[in-house]
Amino acid sequence: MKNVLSNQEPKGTRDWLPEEFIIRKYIFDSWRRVCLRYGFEEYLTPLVESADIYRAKSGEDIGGKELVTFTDLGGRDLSIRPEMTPSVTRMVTKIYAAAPKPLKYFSIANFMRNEKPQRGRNREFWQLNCDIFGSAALTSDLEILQLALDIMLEFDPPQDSFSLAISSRELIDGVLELSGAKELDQEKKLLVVRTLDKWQKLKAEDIKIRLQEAGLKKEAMAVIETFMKSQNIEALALALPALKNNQGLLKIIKIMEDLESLGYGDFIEFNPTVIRGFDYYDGIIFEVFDKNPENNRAMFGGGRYNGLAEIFGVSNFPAIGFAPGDETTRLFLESWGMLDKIILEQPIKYYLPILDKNLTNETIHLAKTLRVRGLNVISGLEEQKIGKALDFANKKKIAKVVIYGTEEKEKSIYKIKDMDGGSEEMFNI
RNA sequence: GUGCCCAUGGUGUAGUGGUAACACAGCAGGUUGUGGUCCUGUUAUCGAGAGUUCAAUUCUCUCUGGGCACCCCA
Repeated sequence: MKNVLSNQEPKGTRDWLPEEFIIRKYIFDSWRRVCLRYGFEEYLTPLVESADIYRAKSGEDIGGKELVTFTDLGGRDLSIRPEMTPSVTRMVTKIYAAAPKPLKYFSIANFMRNEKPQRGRNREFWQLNCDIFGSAALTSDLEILQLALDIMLEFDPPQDSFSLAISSRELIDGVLELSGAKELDQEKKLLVVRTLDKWQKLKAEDIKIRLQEAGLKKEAMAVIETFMKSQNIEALALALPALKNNQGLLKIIKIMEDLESLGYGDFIEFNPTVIRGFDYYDGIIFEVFDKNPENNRAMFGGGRYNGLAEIFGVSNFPAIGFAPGDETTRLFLESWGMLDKIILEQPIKYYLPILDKNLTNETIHLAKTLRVRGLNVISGLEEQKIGKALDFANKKKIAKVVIYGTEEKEKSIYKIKDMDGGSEEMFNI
């Protein structure tokens, strides 16, 4: 035994054995059901794209060292997609001009990022991507938020298990302007935003130091602090009256009112600490949080990004979307004990063993007959004593066993045994 | 890129400076047509390499692999 190959999956990827696949399918099916209910249309793009479309705007890491790239036969740099947004934007630019607006699109696809795997994060992962293109109206922001909420509610989660936190880049820009950060160069401004992003993780002292390093003056920091500490949108409007006509602020107020009137009031909150790393967001931004102490984390987020299409040389168009991942969703379901019911939702299966070698042919034909009637029939492949057959069905959690042996053949019948109750029914062949 | 933890049959674990125990799963049988219980048998060069030692699975080092946190991302 030399040079044996490893049977382990490549780092950061995973096999999907049937048991795990059931969970994944349940998540995907739920996602798809809700999207279709909203009239979103499903699409898919290639697994690989020109590496440049990620290098352009996906950020230093995702578009850089985390990119999985190779060279094709023509010497072109290709990458396995690390996210969907550039791909779907590329696709939409081809049809945008002539397409009836708005476009409501979704996809469920896999991605790769060359990261260090850890809890809730793999190198290969799957995401649902939902986007609306071609409408800058606030109703599209509302619909996207509503869709995100309904996707969570489709899993029938317990009370108070998650929340959707809303903020706005327009509002944050207003705050930065108030604090004089607008005049900072791009790099310094980014540093300010990054610092805000860490608001809850860093100590107050460190935050002050960082903001100072970015070039903010003392009185400016007071504005930022007031903003970051505001408990709700009304309090913010009172504390910083200069913002009262800020478009971001007004939009958040309107959207939250609308969501409340639609019955989502319990799940939503204004949260100034929601920033999100991407530069291309320029309107509403939001994050969905798992509130379980065991798994207290941002599950996914999204927002409005109206400025991405220009990398393909066309004029920009309005866009807003979000993307939940398979692993974060699974952790959410797991943390609230919601995985058990998935097993129960499986369709009924029948096991049809070959009880006598001489009946092999007849058994195969019986399986065909039952399948034609729409039953899910698992065929035995080798002669099996009845005891073994029942044992097998037990261990595989197969609900029904079809019994067809010499006795049954003589009477031209077969029996279906229910493995839970043990009851048997007879049927004529 | 930084830090911490871990590595024993298929899986989950125990254990010891003198080559390993238990549970579960698998297969075969006890049981030539009615299961989930029970019983028996069977399944490991203790991640790799080097060092210390009469002797290393056990101690030390290196490597490899895995996990977690940070960074980043969501």
